[in-house]
Order: sequence, then C-alpha cells, then structure tokens
Amino acid sequence: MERYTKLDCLIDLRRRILSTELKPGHDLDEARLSDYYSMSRTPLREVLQRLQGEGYVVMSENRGAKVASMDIDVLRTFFQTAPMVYANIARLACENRTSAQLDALKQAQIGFAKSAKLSDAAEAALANHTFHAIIGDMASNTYLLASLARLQIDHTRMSQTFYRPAAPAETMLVLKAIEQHDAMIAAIEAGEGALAIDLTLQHWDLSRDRMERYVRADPLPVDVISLKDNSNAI
Amino acid sequence: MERYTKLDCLIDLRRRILSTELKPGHDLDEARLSDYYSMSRTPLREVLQRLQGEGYVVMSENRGAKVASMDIDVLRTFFQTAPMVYANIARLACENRTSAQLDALKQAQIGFAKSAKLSDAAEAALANHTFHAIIGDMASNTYLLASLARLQIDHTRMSQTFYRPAAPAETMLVLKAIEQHDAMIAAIEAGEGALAIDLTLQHWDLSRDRMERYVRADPLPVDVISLKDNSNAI
DNA sequence: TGCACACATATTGTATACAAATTTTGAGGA
DNA sequence: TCCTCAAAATTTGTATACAATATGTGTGCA
Repeated sequence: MERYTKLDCLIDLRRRILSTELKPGHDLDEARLSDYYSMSRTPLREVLQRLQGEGYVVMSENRGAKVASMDIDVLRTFFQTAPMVYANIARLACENRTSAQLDALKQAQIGFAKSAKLSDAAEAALANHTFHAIIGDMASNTYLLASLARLQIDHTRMSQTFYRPAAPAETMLVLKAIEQHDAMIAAIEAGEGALAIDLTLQHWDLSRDRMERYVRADPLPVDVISLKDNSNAI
Repeated sequence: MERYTKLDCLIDLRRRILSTELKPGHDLDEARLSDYYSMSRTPLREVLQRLQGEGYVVMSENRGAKVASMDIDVLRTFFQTAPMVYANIARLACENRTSAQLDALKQAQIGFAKSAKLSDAAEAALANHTFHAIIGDMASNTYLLASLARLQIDHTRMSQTFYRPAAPAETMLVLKAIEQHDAMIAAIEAGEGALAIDLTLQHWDLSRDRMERYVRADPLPVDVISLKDNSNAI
C-alpha cells in the first residue's frame, strides 16, 4: 500500500474536492480518511484544519468536517465578484510576471489543451485551475490572491460540466477557451494589461453561461407529477 | 490558573498578533504556547494550523510557526489593493446589511471612540478592526471577505502608531477618523452606496500617511557615524 | 403507533509517549 | 583563531490511549 505524506494528503484532498469526487457538503470522517491515507488521525486533523482555512472544508465543534457546500446565495456573490478579481489579477500579472512563471503557464496550457480536447472533464477542470492559479501567482498580490483562491474552488467545481460537452456547438466553446488561454499568455508576456483584462472578461463570459446552468439545473419534466401518480398506484 | 478553551486560544492569539504584542516574524514555540494556554500541544498545533490558513501565521516543515511578517514588497501591494477592496465592501454593505449588524456596528463604534480618545493604541486599533470586520460581514461576500480579512491583519498591525498621537495635529486626525466612522454608519444605514464608497476612500487617505510612515521609519540622525566613531574610541 | 428515555455505539477532542528532524554545543585539528 | 564534524539538547511530527460528546437503537409506556 502506498504511503502518503501529510503534504500529499493535503494536495490529494484538494484535488478530490475540486474534481467533486468529494461532493459539496460531503461528510469527512476522520477515521476513514486517516485509514485511506494510512496515517494517524493527529496529522490528518491538521490537514483538515488547514483545508478549512483555505475554504475547501468547513468544520464545526464536535461534529467534524464537511466539504464546503455551494449555497445558491453564495453563488450569487460568486458571479458578482469573479470578473473583478480575475480582471485585476490579470492586469497585475502583466506587470509582475517572471519568465519562470511564464514557462510554467505555457506548460500548464499544454496540459489543459490536451485534457480539454479529450473531454476528460475532471482533468481539464483541474488543469484550468492550475492555469489560472499560476496567473494568480504572477500577480504577486497576497491579498487579492486570497479572494482568487476561494473563487477558484467554486469555479473549478462548477466548471466540471463545461468540459463534458453534450453537443458539437459546445465542443466549439471548449476550443474557444483554449484559444483564449493562448491569447492571454501572449498578452501577459507582452505586458499588455488592458488587453489581458479584456481577454479575461471574454474568457469569463464564455464559461459563465454553462456555470449558471449548473446552478439552476435543467428543470424536471413538467409532467413528473402525473408520472409519479401513475407509477405509485401500481 | 485560568483554563483556556481552544477557541479562546485562537481568539487570544489573533488579538496578540494584531496588537503586535507578538511581533511580525516572532517565533511561536509550541511547548511554550501550550504551556501558556495550559493545553497540550495537539490542540494548540491545530490552532496554529488554522491561524496559518487565516494568514496570521506562517509555518514551515519541521521548523514551526512564526507570526506573519510584513515585508516591504508585500506592503506595496497592500497600499495598492486596500482602497479597492474596502470601497467594494462598503458598497456591498449598503446593499446587504441587516439591522442586527447595524446595531453591532454602532456598538463597535462606541468602543472605538472611547479607546481612540484615551489614546489606548492597542485597544483602539483592535476596536477599529472590529468595526471594519462588521462592515465586511455586512457585505456578505465570502470571496471579497477573504481579501479583506488579510488586508485587515496588516492594516491593524500598522495602525498601532496611528492611535498613539505625538502632536496635537495628530489628535485631530484621530477625532476625524471617529467622525468618519459615524458618517459611514449613516451612509450604510441609508443604503447610499456611492456615499459610502466616498467616505471609505477618505477614511483610507486619512490613515495612509501615518501607515506609510510606519513602513519607512524615521531615518537615523545623519551624524550617526561620527557619533559612533567617538563613542567606540573610549 | 407514537413518543420519551436510557443505554450502546460511533465519532470527535485531548493528553501523553515516542520518533524524527533541527539546532546548539564543544572537542579536535589545521 | 577559525573551521569541521559529531554528539547532545531542543523542537517538531506522529501514533496511540483515553475522555468527552454526539448519534443511533431499542425498550417501556401512553
């Protein structure tokens, strides 16, 4: 059996939460998890505390940890806040990016394009997360980064659907997202802040519709009640 | 000896860090702290992990926790980011505040005015922290709140000097800050977003100069070298 | 059947012992 | 005197045992 270090455990739990393998609101049992990662409860609890601080997890006294939920009223503020933060981060990234970070960003984009084209939803969403996290690093603004990190948790979880396209028109959208990433890389490399903001807002608009659909899921068939009446009457 | 609960310990450590009783960069010894709060290291470590997540503390592998430092390059981004975040929070507070929160805000203002007039620097800074944290709650935007919380950690620590006025002209500034708080309460109560933003930016400008002085402290006397030459030659 | 209460079970919280890593100390040699 | 390196001391990290709290279950009673 593989042996996890505490950092591995932290990273893996983040991944599982972001990919919604661990769903919002899911109860995180200490004993079960410490068994899963083959470590004792002491370090595992410290990992959970840290994840709470990062906003991945919520804990309550004597009642353990849950994966952070995505309440509808919180998501309203998500759509309200995200464009502003993403745009400002992009602008700052243009001013402060290092060449090492640019290399990392290009590398992340390669991974993203691959996963997105394969419609590997979880991988694509995570790769997209990495891509934008690197832009966040480039901005080198710890204060805004705190907002970005929290936005990204919900953004990544919601965008799962985005990379699992149902119709050809939606595949186009994914390809468009890949192109936008390339344009953003160029803008950041050239240090063109205004352009980067513009591209970021376009990128945001692209995925917003899909995500809003995630929030208010497809309504159930209107005749569901009559169906229920019939089936239960057997 | 008084017995602390884990939550008490968390709150008290926050307070000691914000008041700079525990100075930026100060090493936090687990054994010493667990002794101080008369609890074992296990829960104390969890408190430190949480404080790390909140940005009060930085931890490094096998090397323990330190109070988060205030590097000069980070402070540049502080002055860059604070007005935007504070202004947006104020605007959102106008839209979303509850009457219970308004009561809490007025209560906090009473405490702030008292401490500020007494020139009780630590208490005034903490009361100011509480005042603006309540406005943060009013905004009910978890994403922006994450930025605000981190900004406030450094803001409160830097503003220590503000409430310890040296000259009569500076006492005037403190009185002005109190007035501005009252005006902000009125604007938030009336739901006047544009006014609240304006007042917030004025409030920011007021304290900025004092804080920038904290960053680049008074230069040493220019003749320090000749002094040193003389005194060491005895 | 529905409810209240006590008991059993499961889960979280804390203390302690020990393991692993880091830092300090000091002896030896150039 | 300065440097190197090893042993001691200190400090952090983890496992385990036990305490406290919460949850589930079943029995008795109306």
